[in-house]
Amino acid sequence: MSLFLSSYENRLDTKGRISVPASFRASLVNEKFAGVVLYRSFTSNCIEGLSMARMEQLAAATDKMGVFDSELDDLSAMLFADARPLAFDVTGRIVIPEDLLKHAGIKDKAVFVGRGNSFQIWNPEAFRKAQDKSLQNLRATRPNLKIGD
Amino acid sequence: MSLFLSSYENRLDTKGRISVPASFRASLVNEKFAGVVLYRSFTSNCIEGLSMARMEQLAAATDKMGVFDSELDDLSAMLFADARPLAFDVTGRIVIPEDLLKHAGIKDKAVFVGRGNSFQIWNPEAFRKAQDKSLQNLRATRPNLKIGD
DNA sequence: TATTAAACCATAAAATCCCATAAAATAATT
DNA sequence: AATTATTTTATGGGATTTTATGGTTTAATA
Repeated sequence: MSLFLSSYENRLDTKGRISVPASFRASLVNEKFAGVVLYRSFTSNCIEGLSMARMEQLAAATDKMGVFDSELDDLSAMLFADARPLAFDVTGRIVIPEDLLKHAGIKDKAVFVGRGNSFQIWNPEAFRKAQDKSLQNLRATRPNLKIGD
Repeated sequence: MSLFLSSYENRLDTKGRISVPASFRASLVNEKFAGVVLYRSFTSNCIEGLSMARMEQLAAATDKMGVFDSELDDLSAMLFADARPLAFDVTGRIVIPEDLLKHAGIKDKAVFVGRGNSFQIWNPEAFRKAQDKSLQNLRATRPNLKIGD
């Protein structure tokens, strides 16, 4: 499976539909499930996205932990409960559920952000801010890393 | 067999019927038995659910572990004794037995919660509380898991 | 026969499909 | 390199289907 790269800003229509970038869809071709799996990020105010194949990997991993293990990983439990499988329509659009949009503060525009084996969906503003902050953090921890003069 | 993902809150009607979410039913299509198997969770106040095929997998797995493991024997004995196969009606509904409802504290509404290869049925309130707790546990054990800044 | 359970029918809301078009990207041509 | 043609992509709206839910009738059971 190929990587999710680059960022794309698309708009939601009145029905809440939004096009998944064509290049992202290309990464998902040949999958059994023609769509993506989304869930609320545990760490940021954004939406996480991955392929169903990756989700199945996770299920296989939790299976190994034992079916009767009462402490079945909290993380995977939350993930499965929260994960939304969303199929593409003919033109490659999905409808992002209301609560996910709310979590990410998305209204009428959203940015799809490539993350290699996964991707994220952000409110455009929030994404820019988060990017700036990451850069600042980088500068703070690595003084030799400077942009400009 | 495809995964049980996401959570759906449905209501019980006056006859105790409740719709199994369409997406869950889709995970069960092509099964010999058109329905689900339910039993009382050993660990929480909720109902565990799985497909008949999965039940058969479990039977095979416990077989392999040997009949002389008394602890496992008790566990599987309980499981199989307690398990209720419930067939869908034409519209995809089931009637959850009284004692299961009681165990989960379910009255007129219930949440179907995806768990990958299985699912759970919860009282909506109780589920939200359990989710919150799981998140807290996660945060406690993984301090780097934070939302916001 | 009274009671319970199963099959059947109906419907509003929500999700999905289908067709159309504009914008953008790519390829082809000069 | 510039222009034109062709394809792909993003977006919009109406029509259709699915789904959850309720009620009614028929069959089964005690």
